[in-house]
Amino acid sequence: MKIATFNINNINKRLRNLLHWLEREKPDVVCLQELKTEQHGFPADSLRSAGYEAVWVGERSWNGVAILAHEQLPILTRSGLPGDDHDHQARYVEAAVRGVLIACVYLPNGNPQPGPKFTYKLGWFERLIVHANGLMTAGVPVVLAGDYNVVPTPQDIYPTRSLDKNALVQPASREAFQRLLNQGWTDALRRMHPSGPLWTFWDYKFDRWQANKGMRLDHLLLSPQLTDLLIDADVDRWVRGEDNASDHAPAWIELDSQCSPENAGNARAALGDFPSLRSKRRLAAR
DNA sequence: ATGACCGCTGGAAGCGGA
Repeated sequence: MKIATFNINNINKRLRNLLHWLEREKPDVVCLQELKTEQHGFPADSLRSAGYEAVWVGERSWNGVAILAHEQLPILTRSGLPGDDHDHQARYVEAAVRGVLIACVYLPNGNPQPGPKFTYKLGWFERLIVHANGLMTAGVPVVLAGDYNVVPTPQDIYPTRSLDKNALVQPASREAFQRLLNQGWTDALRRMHPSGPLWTFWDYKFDRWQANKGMRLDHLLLSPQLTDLLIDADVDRWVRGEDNASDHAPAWIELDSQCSPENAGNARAALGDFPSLRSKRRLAAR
């Protein structure tokens, strides 16, 4: 079961890029960020023609998140991050696919720093940490995938001092990411590639792609039930080199066949103690 | 590095992104 995350940077502007990647790499599940379309503008029909069903949360102009699943309808479990009824930015969607709970996150960028945007970023992160702790405690297989807008360590960015004040590399941002990991999540890309560059983003400016000066901002975090099933993980760098590319490339993981369609029953059994999912599945089955 | 990008809104420049 291949699960990917991709900041698409406008799904309609880059629909051809997205469809080309889906056709070539055939991920089973895809988390998308920065749709930059309202709810009714999501290209559900084009994706269905390509074999993907979807759940999504749109927003005019900015943000927007989606979960795609190949030949499966994701079972929506949440369309927003709990903890602040006044926050209406479309940055979180969660769904069950083939017995795995998929959380698609788009953390605020936080620049300029310091300032209200950085405060919002850190507050959003705290809400994510609280919610993720609940998912961890529930004991179900979970993947937290998305654009975290955090460079976790100095080895996750090309050598430079020019970004020392950037929100992406601040100690407070990194500390929050580490605190999330400390709940027991596994950073899947780093597990498979313990050292060296693993860029998922290259700035449009300053020929950063041509110079291969990037950073690692997109992460897939695994709950303990899934860590032993991890058999591969990487970044589809070729996508960044295409015409009309997003400034991010897709990052992905491959989980062992225990979570494949053929053996979905095993993973479903692991979801048995999660009442909200059980009831949603019953509803979906009617 | 006071940076040369890209897309959105609105219909010009300014904002957001990272």
